[in-house]
Amino acid sequence: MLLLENTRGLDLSATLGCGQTFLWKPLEGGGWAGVAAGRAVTARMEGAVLALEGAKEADRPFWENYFALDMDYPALLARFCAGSKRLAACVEHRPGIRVLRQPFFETLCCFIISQNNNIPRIAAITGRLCEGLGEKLAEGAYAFPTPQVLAARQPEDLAFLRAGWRAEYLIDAAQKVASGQVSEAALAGLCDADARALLTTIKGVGPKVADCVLLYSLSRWSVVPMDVWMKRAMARLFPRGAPACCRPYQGIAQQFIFDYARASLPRGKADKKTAKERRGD
DNA sequence: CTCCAGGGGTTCC
DNA sequence: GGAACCCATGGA
Repeated sequence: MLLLENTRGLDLSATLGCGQTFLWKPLEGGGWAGVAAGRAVTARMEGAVLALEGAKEADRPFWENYFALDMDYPALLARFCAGSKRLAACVEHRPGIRVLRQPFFETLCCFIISQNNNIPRIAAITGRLCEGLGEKLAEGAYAFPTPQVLAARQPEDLAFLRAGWRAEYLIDAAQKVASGQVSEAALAGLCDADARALLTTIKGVGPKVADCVLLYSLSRWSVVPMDVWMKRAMARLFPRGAPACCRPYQGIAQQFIFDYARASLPRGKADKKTAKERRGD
């Protein structure tokens, strides 16, 4: 049992259930079972402490990074709120949502699978992917397959996924990652536009999937319009419609992102797309 | 039976 | 460049 105490207001269920990850399952009686980078754990909050059952002490830095516990979210959210009263109401409603730092390849594949798809089926497909090609970690717990394993498959080998046309996209992603053509390290050294361009060389990765990977894996806040994650997070948390205080998110998000991008990129001019999206749509 | 769900590729103009 | 259409699944 690994105890992470400095959680800074983390809302575990909102964070794991908002749709930024598809590799955690809620357990009856509370808690979540999940896998990341070959580590299978059960997570639950014990008061303000994040308890990870099955995690090794040596993996403390890994999980602290995964849950972004080093981020000063209260300060970040305060900055969000300073930009908009309406946004502040939304942040107040779910202040504990955190953007995870998920392993790169897993995140890439999950969001390829997510295209034109719905969350329950995304989770079902990723579950079959892990169980079918991933290393068995414990009873009922399987690691995400490695790029090498996935890269060696043919589309027809992945029929068991029932992922449709996405199977060939997964293989292309695996091959490009396995060959080093696309890597987290390379992305980290690129500006937002170039990182997007590199990711979209993968078949089945367009601007949306690329943005999701850059945010949910690499925590590249600057590259993603806020609504990409918050709008969906809200939709996930409130399937029948967000409370009134949350609705402005959809309208204000783009404005906010533009402001945030400008504030957080001193030398950098928010890119054209962000500005354009803010105006249009 | 039809619609569509957290896109993107291809093929037109 | 943008619009139309296709892609496989499975749930509503």
